[in-house]
Amino acid sequence: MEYNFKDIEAAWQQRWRDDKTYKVEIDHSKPKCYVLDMFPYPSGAGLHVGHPLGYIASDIYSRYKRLQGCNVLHPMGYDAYGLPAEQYAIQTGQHPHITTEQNIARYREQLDRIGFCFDWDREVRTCEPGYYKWTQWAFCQMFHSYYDNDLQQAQPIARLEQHLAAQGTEGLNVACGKELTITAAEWKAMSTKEQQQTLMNYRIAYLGETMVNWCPELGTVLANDEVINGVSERGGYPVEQRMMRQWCLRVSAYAQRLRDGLETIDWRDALKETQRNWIGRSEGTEAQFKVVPNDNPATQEGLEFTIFTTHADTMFGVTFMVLAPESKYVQQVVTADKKAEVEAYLDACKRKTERDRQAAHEVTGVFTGAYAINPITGENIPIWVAEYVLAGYGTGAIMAVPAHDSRDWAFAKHFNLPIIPLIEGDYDLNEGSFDAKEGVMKNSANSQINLNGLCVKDSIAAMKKYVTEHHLGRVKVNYRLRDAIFSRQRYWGEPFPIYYKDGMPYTLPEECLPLQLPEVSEFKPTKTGEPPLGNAQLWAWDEAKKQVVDKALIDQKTIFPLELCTMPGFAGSSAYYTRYTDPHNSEALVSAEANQYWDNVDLYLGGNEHATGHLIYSRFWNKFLKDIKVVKSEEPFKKLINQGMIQGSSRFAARVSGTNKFVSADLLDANGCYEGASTDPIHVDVNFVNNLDMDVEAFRRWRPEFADAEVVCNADGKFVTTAAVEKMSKSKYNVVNPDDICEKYGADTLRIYEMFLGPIEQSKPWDTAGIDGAYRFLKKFWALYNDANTEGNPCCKVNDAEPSADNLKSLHKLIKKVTADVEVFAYNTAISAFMVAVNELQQQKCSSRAILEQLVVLIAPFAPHMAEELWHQLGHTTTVCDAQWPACEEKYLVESTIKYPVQIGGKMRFTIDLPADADAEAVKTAVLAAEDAQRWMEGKQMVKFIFVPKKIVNIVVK
RNA sequence: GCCCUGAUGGUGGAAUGGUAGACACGAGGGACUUAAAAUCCCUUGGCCUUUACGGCUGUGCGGGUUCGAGUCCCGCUUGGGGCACCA
Repeated sequence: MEYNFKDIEAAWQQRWRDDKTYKVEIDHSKPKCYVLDMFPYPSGAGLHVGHPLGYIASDIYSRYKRLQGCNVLHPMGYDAYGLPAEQYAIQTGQHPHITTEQNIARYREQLDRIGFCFDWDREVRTCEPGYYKWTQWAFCQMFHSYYDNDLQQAQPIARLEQHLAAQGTEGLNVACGKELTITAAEWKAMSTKEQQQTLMNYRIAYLGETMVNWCPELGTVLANDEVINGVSERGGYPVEQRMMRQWCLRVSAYAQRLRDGLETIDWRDALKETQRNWIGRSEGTEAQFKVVPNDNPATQEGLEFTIFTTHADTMFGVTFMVLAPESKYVQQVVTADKKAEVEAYLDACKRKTERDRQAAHEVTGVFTGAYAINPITGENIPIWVAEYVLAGYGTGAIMAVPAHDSRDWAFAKHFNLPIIPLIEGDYDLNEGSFDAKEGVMKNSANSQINLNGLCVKDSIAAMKKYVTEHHLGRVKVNYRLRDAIFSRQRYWGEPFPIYYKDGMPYTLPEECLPLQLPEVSEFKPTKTGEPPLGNAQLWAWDEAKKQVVDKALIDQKTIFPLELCTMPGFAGSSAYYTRYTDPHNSEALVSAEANQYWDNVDLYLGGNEHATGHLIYSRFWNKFLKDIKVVKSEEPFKKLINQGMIQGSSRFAARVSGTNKFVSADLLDANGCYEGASTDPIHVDVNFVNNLDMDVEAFRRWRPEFADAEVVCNADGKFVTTAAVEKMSKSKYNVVNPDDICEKYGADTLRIYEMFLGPIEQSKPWDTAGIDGAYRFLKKFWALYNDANTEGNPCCKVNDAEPSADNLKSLHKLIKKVTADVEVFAYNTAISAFMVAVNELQQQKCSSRAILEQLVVLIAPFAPHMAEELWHQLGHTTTVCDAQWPACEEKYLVESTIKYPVQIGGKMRFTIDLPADADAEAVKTAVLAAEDAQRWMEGKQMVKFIFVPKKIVNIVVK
């Protein structure tokens, strides 16, 4: 029987669906294993061959773990909310719900063809009310929580209210927007609204007036990770900075835990490093600088401001101070005669977009006319305003040490400010600063403290101690990680379960969730600039009846407006992994029982592009869920693998410039010219190019303008194209659709080939040409069991013959290699081992059931359809998924003789055959014989030999 | 600028410090076939001599450690990624 992959794959996919072969339930008799893929955003373009790479890898692992006796949870779902569906809706008027449904259906069809072992009963979609109920629920929990720095944990906001009522802010160590000082009496005297405003300073989900990335083109704000080089990640539109009142998540409160958690998880170091960079912990000192009183009234009251520095050791070298343009201190220190000049500068800064500010690294700034006192030297130093100091980091004010900081140096040079060297060494301060991380201090002593002669590290410590003891400042840790901006002025996202009473937000009662996304007449923002939900008529909250009502009724006493923004993309994707463990639970995000059993993700696979977005938010969200005792683990993803990108391999046909004449590439000269005329490379669709040879007829059919093109082929009648590796994309005509591959070669071949391409983490170009090797392998594999000429005689080549020693050796060698490789996701080398083993067994004419049955189990994770079919042909009624992964028995691997290569004098080599159980003594004896031979041949003397177990005996000649 | 990563044939890629190039593609040659497809066999890093189961050279470049380095150390060149007026 021939290997008819089409029938086999269709039949088994049907059978798996009918029997729910991959449905899993809690089973305490088996160890659990949770294998997860990052769920896709179902775009209109469908899947290309790059998308399934990670899914195939995780599928192999899932199947392998199941064969090893684990209860494997391997779910799939859709990240269905997002901008593209909404942009499409604005352009076409099609409801995003409809396009999303269509895209999901298409994705599902494509995924099903590849034969994944997903438990589809657990599918989640972020846009479904039953799912986003829990996204909203989590948001409410965050709203009603604050972060206690002493406990390092989120706590119910009621506990904070008690504390404020009992002792005000005294003894409070919590994450907050501003450090407030309130007495218990003051708290009690506040109105409800004032109390609510105060609490907003502490909530984990809070409404904050912050500097945001505003993208006018998209009409929404964006999170930091959605902005790349000053333009939006989606669409590449310009982004500007704006003060806006927005929902934020206090991710920064978790900065230290997010950083510490990295130590406990099995991720690539590079990825952990990326997250550490993003979190950006820096340990330093906050120090107060007093302002010298001038004609500004604020300075009369002994005004001082705080700066942050990681180099407290350089305080002797501070020759000026710099404030960020947005700093509130600017207005307080500026002198009357400088006011106009400073105002003009602030104005100019405001007008610049974030992009301009990032791009132009020119030195700008203006003197405020004010002076501060260096607390160490007691000297008066000028206070400047400059945009190189960022308002959002530290305190928005710095002490400038031009000798040892390149930015301060550039500023000092530009404005002619003094530069004092503090570190011994041979450097020229006219050339640039000396940004030393080590060295010995000089010029750093007064009657109170002497740093001279100390190294940088010690002097930082000494200065910290001095500053703390003299109440000049305190030791402080700063993080680059900012709070996540959580509002989007868009339609296609989760609505906030929030209504506004007296201008303050309140959450909907828990039993009223989900708050469903309303229908709108228009997906665009309203004319008054409100987000699209402003177009919804049924969008007000009746507090008494606890239901959504018409917004025309808002004047009534119990009816209030609902929030008009929706949540960002990462809201729905932050806790989906835990929802999969209990997807149909309407009482809770996840039951204690399900979380207890399934716990966190053992293996998570996905692209690298989520390193600073999803993977930070998700970890944050999980930590919060742990704090409120919904999940038990601190980290959501124990092991993570980033699959590499599959790049496209584009093909180009040379076209004579300005004509419709195409010339085979091998006819061009070195300059790419044909008969003296220059040519241009034109992208052609890779799907009708075999290796480099283009199918000219298909090319003509491809696009009407090429139907009559003049095509010049080479002497063999072939048209040769050129190739280049590029990103796989429609516009480059290098997209390969997995459906086409399944059609032509089958899903098993696609799976094998994708894994055979190379290490899973590496990016590599897709070239369909190589797929023949994978296809041939499967045909050979099939032929071990089936004779192509014997129709309707399943597994005719398999019998009950005793396996030979060679058979056993080939099989067990394979078991050992494949098991080891799958454990470390080295699927490419595992498949190579299969190819070798199949060739060996074929040569051995192996027909022993004992061997071939185990071989089927081994291939099952890689080529599940074929494995099922062969397993069935071998007479099994159960699915191969429930077979047992074979164990390697070392006894079959023992060689009867071992070849010991012996290298003498660097070049001369001998091979010594020895019994497998030869010990070091036997080897030495053999080596002595080799020495004799060598002496006889060259008359040189042996002086030394080394015995390396198992491998090689090396002899040195002197 | 700082921090990660990688660099091996025509191509994708193998090699616990131990015979570099497994496995596969492509290419060349051959067998079978009326022919094609399919299948099978041989050759295939480069360069010399081909009398050989021969010699030389070879893992981005330059040093070093070692009996022995693609692998470890130091210094470069270069591709990819992250962070970036973060004090």
